[in-house]
Amino acid sequence: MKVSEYFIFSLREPPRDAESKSHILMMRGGFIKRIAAGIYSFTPIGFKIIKNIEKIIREEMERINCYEVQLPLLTPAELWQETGRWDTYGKELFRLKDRNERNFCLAPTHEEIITDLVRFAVKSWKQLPFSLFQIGQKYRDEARPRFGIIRAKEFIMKDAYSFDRTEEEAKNTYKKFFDAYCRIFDRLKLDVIPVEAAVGAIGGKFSHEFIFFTDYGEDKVMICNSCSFISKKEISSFFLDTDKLLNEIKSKMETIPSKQKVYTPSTTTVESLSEYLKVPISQIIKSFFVETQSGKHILALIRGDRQISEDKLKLVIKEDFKLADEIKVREIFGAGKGFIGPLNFKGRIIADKTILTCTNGIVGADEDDYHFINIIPGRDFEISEIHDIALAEEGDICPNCKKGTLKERVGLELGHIFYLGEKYSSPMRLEFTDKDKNKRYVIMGCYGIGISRTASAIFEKYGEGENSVVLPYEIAPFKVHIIPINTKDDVIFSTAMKIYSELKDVAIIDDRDDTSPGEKFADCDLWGAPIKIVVGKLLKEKGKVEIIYRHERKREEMRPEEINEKILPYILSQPAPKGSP
RNA sequence: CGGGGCAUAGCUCAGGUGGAAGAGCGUUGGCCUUGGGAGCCAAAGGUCGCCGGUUCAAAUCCGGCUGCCCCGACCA
Repeated sequence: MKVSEYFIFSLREPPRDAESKSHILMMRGGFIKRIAAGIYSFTPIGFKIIKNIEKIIREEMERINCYEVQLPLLTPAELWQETGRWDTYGKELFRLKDRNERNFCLAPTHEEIITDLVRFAVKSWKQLPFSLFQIGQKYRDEARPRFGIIRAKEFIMKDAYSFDRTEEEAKNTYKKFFDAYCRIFDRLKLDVIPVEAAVGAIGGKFSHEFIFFTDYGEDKVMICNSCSFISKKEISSFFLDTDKLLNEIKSKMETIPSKQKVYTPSTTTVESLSEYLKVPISQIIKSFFVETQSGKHILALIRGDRQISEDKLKLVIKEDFKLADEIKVREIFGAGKGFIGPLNFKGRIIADKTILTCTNGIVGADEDDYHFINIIPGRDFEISEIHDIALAEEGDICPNCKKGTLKERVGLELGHIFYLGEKYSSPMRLEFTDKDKNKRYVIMGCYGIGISRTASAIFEKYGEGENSVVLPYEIAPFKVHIIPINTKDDVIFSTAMKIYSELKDVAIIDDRDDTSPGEKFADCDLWGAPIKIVVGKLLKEKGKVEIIYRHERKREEMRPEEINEKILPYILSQPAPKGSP
């Protein structure tokens, strides 16, 4: 490509509305252009990056016999009502009506659409298993789009869906995708780690997120500093020796004086209570009263300095829930939030194991402005259910090796795979007849990669400050960037053009004759080619040109006629870029 | 959805006690120059986000709105 004939540009200064490294670099290099919050256009070089990522993904999907389809973005409400997601997906779903007032939405994901396609055709066990994928836009009305295309309202995604006959078969398929994902991120030259994750709105039985660690991430992960344990923060467990704690409690039953009601006016938060009573927050037992989707009431107890993980609590309760409102709390406990406790509650109590350290605890007295002190769990109230529902914190003991401590890191979720089971095939009646003439639901899985987000991740990793990025060979829009220093010098320019004609398929040449060398170098840094060829004074002095391998920070002098035989094989060998974050 | 910030030329930003709209870069034409966004001359380029109010007079003061960015909540 010749710069003079191409649509390509750069920004001299970082744009006002960009802050993260990838966003700044993608804007400055002219890869993307914002059109509204979370909505971007891709320029020719920006789109080349997307297509290069897609190429890798397509090859790896084909390798596991996953076939490409194209599903509509505009989808009728009826399909979403079949699974209930029309109501449960909430504000994130972009809803619209056609001229006949019929409801539609822009698809945020495609489980319903693909299930609709497959159920139309699949009837027999002989047609299974198989899997399908597509690459295309997704729409989510994000409350807060962020960091350029890292979190956008419209984004590009690869989503795949698998259809199996048995759980065992489906688990094998899941493993195949898991391995394919590892290969994909490997080829993308990104350090991405599979992490066990909560299933969220997609649902299903289990899932893995593929996390890329970076400063501008939005996902929190807990990692052990001594073993290989790693987990999403919201579902991460941590080690507490409950047996030991229970024994300690027994030994204190006699020594701690009996419970005593104390006046604690207006102490509706653990902080204010701890200050008023001059005791550590960790001595307080917090009570959360929740109402489940099916209308059950459950009291969850946790130590004052800890937070409940809603995802972990959900795993215990096995259904959705919300915090009960003030009216309900008053109806059941006769006191407001902040003054309720487990002493008189007759329903199900789920205690987090952290409260076992509260051997001289404090709980609400079920009476406004009063708490009880000298509370021992198991003595003053029954603890029939001890679970792990607390959010893990940095410094907690690793639940796996029980030796290391957990550290928190932020990352970006680039991929997410789900074992769905019958979550969609059952409500949408995707059935097949097995060998024994029994009707069965197809076992499904789904597998996503955020392609535009992955592009951002590459800029986060390979960006160097605000002025330069060196892209991996398989990703870069151009592998070689040729700079003739002086286009008006016939020898220099014709030599540069000759080199360009030999490398045409992988190269861009900056043939602009009105542009200073400094500007060409600056643009070269921003446009990301891993190899830079400079044709200038060295040609006059020694008859040579300069090759700069930007990843390796290596410089070589070469006669122009050597280039073809040396550079192309070098590019084809796709050397692994140096450095890791 | 809560909190904070910003909005003036294509871009990055000054200005502001109310009284003729500014710079740098970019663009166009001319010259000069060719190893890190170089220099000189000339020119074009604006509804100072929108609506309303105060005033003889508003980019500037007041009220409302919108958009964008950041923190948080939310979120495959």
